[in-house]
Amino acid sequence: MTGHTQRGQCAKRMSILEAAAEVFCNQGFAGASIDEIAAKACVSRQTIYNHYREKETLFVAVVEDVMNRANAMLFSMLSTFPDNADNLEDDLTAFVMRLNRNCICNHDGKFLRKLVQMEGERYPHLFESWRQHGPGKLTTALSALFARLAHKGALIIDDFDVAARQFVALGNADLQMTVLFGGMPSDGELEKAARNAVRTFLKAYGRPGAEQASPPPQLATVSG
Amino acid sequence: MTGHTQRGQCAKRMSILEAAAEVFCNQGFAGASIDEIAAKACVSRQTIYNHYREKETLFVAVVEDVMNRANAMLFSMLSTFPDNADNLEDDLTAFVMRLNRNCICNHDGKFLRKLVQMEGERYPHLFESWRQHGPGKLTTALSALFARLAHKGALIIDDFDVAARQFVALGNADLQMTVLFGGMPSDGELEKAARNAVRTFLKAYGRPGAEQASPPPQLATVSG
DNA sequence: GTAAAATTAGACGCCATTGTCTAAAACGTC
DNA sequence: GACGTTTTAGACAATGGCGTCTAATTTTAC
Repeated sequence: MTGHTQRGQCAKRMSILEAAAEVFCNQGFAGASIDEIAAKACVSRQTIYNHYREKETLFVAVVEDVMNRANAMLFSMLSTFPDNADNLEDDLTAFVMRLNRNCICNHDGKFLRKLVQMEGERYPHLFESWRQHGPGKLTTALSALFARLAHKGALIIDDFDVAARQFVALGNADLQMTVLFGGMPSDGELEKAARNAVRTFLKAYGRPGAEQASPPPQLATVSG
Repeated sequence: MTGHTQRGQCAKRMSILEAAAEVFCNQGFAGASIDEIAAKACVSRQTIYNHYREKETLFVAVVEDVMNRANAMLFSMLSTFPDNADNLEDDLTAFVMRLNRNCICNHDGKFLRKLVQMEGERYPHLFESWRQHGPGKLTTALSALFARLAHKGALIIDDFDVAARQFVALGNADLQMTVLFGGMPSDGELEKAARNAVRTFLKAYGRPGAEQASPPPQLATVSG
């Protein structure tokens, strides 16, 4: 606790948090066993109780940790918006692909949605925090982006917030089942889903006569 | 067990199933206590073990029961499709409203989604069954509907399955948070969400020049 | 009214888990 | 190499839930 030992503790702490996240996510709070977490973390049970007073403390620490990572990821995501409207369809498609890959379908994203749904009633602030920092920030940023693009004349939108929510919904339309239960979709699935979403979005909100009949360029390698 | 007594058992069974559904949904399988279920059902614990061999048996019975109700509701829902394209926007809006009210935001719908996400890994057939009988049947029926409407020239769609998934996604776009955690949205919210969804859907897939500029008619009373 | 079936309350054994405690071992630092 | 800290393995009591059993009571069928 003197500061010198924090690096040593850090490895254990992260190991515990990682294992606990997995067990909590699979078994829920009630079903998760401290012994199982300790075993998965290759750590003695006492060490867990040493770092976190009780099961509840560990749980909120896990949620906080995952939420911090997810927030950072979303933040870095939102700083890569397309700003010029030259290749709007391709840019939006690439954005949807990365959003789905790095925020929706990834480990942390699924963990948070599952946890929020499982334990949201028991921890209301967990739900609120997730909603504000996750979907809230995303739709706010998208709304601002669409306002800029509409101002430039690249999109025709009456309600930016509605358009933002619909954009997100369309982006997930083809992945609902994969997101709910499966693992990470393949690159092909991700691209197809993004293309379908953006195409429909632009048919609804794009400037008429701006449809791009260009052949689909190489997008499959966009990963980060 | 002789058949004569089934009516008497029926009341207890339903009471148990109802209480168990609530407790399982709130606490998850591991966190649910038989005693709590018995208390909520105003039934002795032994009666539960009399009807259902063990906790697991009760759980699958609960899921089966809710799923049967939800399937029946969806089936009755799918038999009320708009068939003529005269008032397509209003008809689709009314359909989305009823779908959201009776299948998505209602008690059974939220129960199933929550249970599937909580216990889907432990009971893979639960997830599969829900997927096929719920979202699967819905998108299949919508796809067929859109094919008919496209054949009539009322819609212009290249991929009916994609359009069906997008239609469902748009229908939920404004309700994601409510659906995930809150209760039943108000009539106003339901109508606004449905209007937004159908308007965007028709902007993307509607016959050009068929936009209805008519003032919104009375739809708020459509309930069942 | 009577007999059979169902329900109840409560006690019980069993097991898993939580959280504490202790003594030994490993680790890092000087 | 010595010392303080951290970690470990295991024992431990306490708790709570599951599933069983029994004896009494209620409901149902005829």
